[in-house]
Amino acid sequence: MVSTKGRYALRVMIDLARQEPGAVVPLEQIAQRQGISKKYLELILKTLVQKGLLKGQRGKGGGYQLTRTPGEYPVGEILELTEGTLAVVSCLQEGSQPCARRGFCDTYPMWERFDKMVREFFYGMTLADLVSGREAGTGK
Amino acid sequence: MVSTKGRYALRVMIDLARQEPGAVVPLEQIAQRQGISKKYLELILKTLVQKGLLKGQRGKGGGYQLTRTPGEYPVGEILELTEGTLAVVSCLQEGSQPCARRGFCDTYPMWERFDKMVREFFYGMTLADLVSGREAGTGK
DNA sequence: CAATAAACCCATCAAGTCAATAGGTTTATA
DNA sequence: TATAAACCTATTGACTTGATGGGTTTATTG
Repeated sequence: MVSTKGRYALRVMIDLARQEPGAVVPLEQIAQRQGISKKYLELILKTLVQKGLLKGQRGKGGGYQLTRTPGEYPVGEILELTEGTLAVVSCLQEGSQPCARRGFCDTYPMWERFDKMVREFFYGMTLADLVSGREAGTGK
Repeated sequence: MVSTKGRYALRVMIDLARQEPGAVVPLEQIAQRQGISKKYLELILKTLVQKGLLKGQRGKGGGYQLTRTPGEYPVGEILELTEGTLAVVSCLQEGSQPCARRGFCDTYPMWERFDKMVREFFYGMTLADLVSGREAGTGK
């Protein structure tokens, strides 16, 4: 289950992508538009800034700014950074020590296939696809 | 992230599917073969019995038994019953009250498509596919 | 230079979930 | 009647989630 952190992050990024290119938007505005607590959003944006997805401008007149064009943000990246991982089972997580039963595990191949499918889904779609309302892969 | 409950349940079902058809297997055996605590497994099997996926035979010589042939157990059903839900976001959960922003939510269509994909993946595969080592949908 | 508006930083909290354990009761078999 | 099994209820510790509070630093502007 994707938590609010990832979902909110995605909504914020879409919100920013919808502004004029290069716009610097204060947290307060985003929080109001999205109906999310300012304080909670702060934590989420902090992560996005630290990972380089956003740039934070301090001081009066400051705010947050995209560092790339919307088309250059795969949805998967946003979710993965804010959720910590996109893996569905712990044995498929990045730094996990390999499970002892991997060699003969009846379910591992299934999880592997599923993981691949999930990644392809979320990395095959960018912010631009969500902003414009188009759905990636449907050809609409 | 799929919890141990769902993963263990799947492994138990596969374990049972691998026995002779109609076999009645005591919990102890399954726990040993799978390397899972007997007590914890008990809780999981309880759910599976209550939902009708397994039949529990009490008393000496008793144990657990499949109620259908392996090919009649969609993997999705096993996961959904033990995990509580297969939904990736709360607004797609069965009994959830509809989200206020659904009508204009930028991400809803994406989650909906994802949800469909996940369901098709797990309901398009049965225990039989996992027991035999075949992978559903790959034609192997 | 002072007021202001903004990001940034750190700690804390309540509620819930996860994974597991413990101890006992009932039921069927031999 | 002994035994082996499922069944039942409660509890626990660790962790996560979703959020709040209070204060600091930085840049702008009148």
